[in-house]
Amino acid sequence: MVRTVFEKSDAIALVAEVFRELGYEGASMSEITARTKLSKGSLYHFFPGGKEEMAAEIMANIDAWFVTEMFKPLEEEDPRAAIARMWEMTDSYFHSGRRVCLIGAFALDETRDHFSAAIRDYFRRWIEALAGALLRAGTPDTDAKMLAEEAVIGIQGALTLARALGDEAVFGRTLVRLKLRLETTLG
Amino acid sequence: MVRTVFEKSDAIALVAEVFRELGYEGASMSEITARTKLSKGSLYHFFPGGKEEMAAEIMANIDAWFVTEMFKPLEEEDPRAAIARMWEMTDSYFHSGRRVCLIGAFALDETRDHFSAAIRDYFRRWIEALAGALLRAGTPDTDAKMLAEEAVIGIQGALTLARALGDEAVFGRTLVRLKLRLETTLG
DNA sequence: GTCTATAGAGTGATAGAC
DNA sequence: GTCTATCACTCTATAGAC
Repeated sequence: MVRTVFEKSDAIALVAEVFRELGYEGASMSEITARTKLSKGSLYHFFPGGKEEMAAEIMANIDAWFVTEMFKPLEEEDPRAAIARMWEMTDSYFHSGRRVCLIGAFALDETRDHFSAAIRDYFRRWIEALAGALLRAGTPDTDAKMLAEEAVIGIQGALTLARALGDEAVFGRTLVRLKLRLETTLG
Repeated sequence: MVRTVFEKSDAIALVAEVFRELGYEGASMSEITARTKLSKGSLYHFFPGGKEEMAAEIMANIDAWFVTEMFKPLEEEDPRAAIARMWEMTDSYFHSGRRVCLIGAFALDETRDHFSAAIRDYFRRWIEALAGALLRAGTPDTDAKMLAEEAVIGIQGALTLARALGDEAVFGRTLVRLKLRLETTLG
């Protein structure tokens, strides 16, 4: 018997990718075991609450990553540098449009009902962190919130359209366009 | 036994709403029968191919609606009037942000693999029809395609964010913003 | 009676939980 | 692996239109 030892953090990352590809309902336990090579025993050891706990932990993990890598820098560091970094991280995190936003996908169907608070908080914090950075960088008060919302909407819409058209280039050029739009308000 | 008579068009509309709320995988046949009040007998009478045929017919039905109500007017009628009408239809079709885009939601998970051609054609035609109308209305050639893509991206992103935040107002103000942006290029 | 559309129990397969 | 619930789907009986 070949036995592979996994860390819980590996399990979270592996299962997350399955949810991203198949959606919450579409990801059956057998597909998860098949694609991750994790046994049912391992999965229920890491996630005693089953599928729902997996999704909750994955979302918390994604949220923590965004908080550390994007939201806190936007809130606390040099705003222009943090905003520039946000665009780079967004492009690499979503694999230039090849990877969907799990939290955005969960927001669209009834999965939302199980995780509504986490979904809402993630998007709210992204918009507020970006709006705050824009303000500190000199964007007029009236525009900052609107521009931040527009940026997050654009990212989500571009991910949807890139998948729908099977054309990841949509994502890259949308990021460029959104980035330029923010920069024009910084003067 | 109480027997209710349905039309197939009613069945399509009722089942579509269940898919919109639960997603393709999330919509089990028992949920579909419970929510639509259509018996399995009726459903398999209308859709001998089961769930997959339901989804295919629903998407064809949505596509036909958009072609008649939005794409053909954009392609053939007065471009400014057709564009104005597009914004009104978009707002009413998506119930001012309370209703998600079924085709956009299908694009995000593995459901896409079953219906990729229909999904791609729907979005491609929307963008091309809008870009054509913008061109005829005086938008510079270089901008028209990009602006049309931006509009469709904005609509999809706003639907996602409105659901995620539980705040439908996001959708309305995004439509206003997108509409104004197109209008500035018309001179 | 004939025929079509509907109701809903019943089927084997497979889900998620453990 | 084992368990039960639920899955997509089938099938028989029959209601109602003619």
